[in-house]
Amino acid sequence: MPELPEVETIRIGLARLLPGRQVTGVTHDTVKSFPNAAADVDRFLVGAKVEQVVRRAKVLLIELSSKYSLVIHLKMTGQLVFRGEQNFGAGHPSRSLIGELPDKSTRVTLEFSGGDRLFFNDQRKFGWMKLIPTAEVPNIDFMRRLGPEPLAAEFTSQDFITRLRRRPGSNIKAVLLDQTVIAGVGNIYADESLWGAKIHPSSLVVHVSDNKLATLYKELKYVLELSIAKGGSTDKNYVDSEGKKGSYLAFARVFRREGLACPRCGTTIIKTRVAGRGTHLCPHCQRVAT
DNA sequence: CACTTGACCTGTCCGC
DNA sequence: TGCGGACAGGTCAAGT
Repeated sequence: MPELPEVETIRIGLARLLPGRQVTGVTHDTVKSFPNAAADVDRFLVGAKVEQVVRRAKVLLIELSSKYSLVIHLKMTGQLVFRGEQNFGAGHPSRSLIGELPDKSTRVTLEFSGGDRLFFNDQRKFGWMKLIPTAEVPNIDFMRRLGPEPLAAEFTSQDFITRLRRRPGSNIKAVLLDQTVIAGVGNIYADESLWGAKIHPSSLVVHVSDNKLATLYKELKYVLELSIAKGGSTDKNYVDSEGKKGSYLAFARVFRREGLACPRCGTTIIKTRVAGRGTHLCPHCQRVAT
């Protein structure tokens, strides 16, 4: 569920809440949610202080004073929700859309000095959390294979075009979703940016002009930045570090808008299947390139 | 090799 | 109202 803007929204929240706090305890349910917990938790997590919270692609990194980092991937239904004085003061005990925590989808609970807690919830159990030496994080397979950050200042339109052109025979949506090509794009922002650039998601990259790809580069950055400004997209599960929904979907042009009018031409938006994923598009604005 | 499909889980929604 | 099947925003292994 969480793509780049959702993970970035969580990061912004946690970066306000966590640095300086000391971890005093950890509980976790399955080995799967926290595969290497047993080995290192006592030495490198409990007792450590949070230094900073960083995002790379859809991965969140909580860097600790022990020189280890918690590396967290939320996959489809993961949530990281903080409960403590700081976001529940002043007689407003629950602005959160989630109820009491922990609940039945809580996989890991981090406890901080003072009793504040961070909950890693994950209904579908696809997500994971690992404790890894900070210096080694960039070298783990998943991180090493990631493509560039689309919002990085040094990531140019030409870089974008060059990387997409390496996959001429794939449909363009599959390439946008490939994390080794560009990091952080998921289903929502793939559909939204392709609509913005008037490109049909099934178009093979080889059939899409450089001009269109340059437009796609701009549209992709636009939707990612807009979504971060709106606190991300909440369809079902996504909430930020305080348990609050994001509002990007109120601004979406095609995603989850099948049956409604295209905001550009009025044609009815359809939902179909491309690259094995539910795909939303305007059949008038977005024609398959040949 | 490049590319596509199924599996991983749980919950929900839709049609019969 | 009950039940089976399809589907859900991500990623990887296995398949063509």
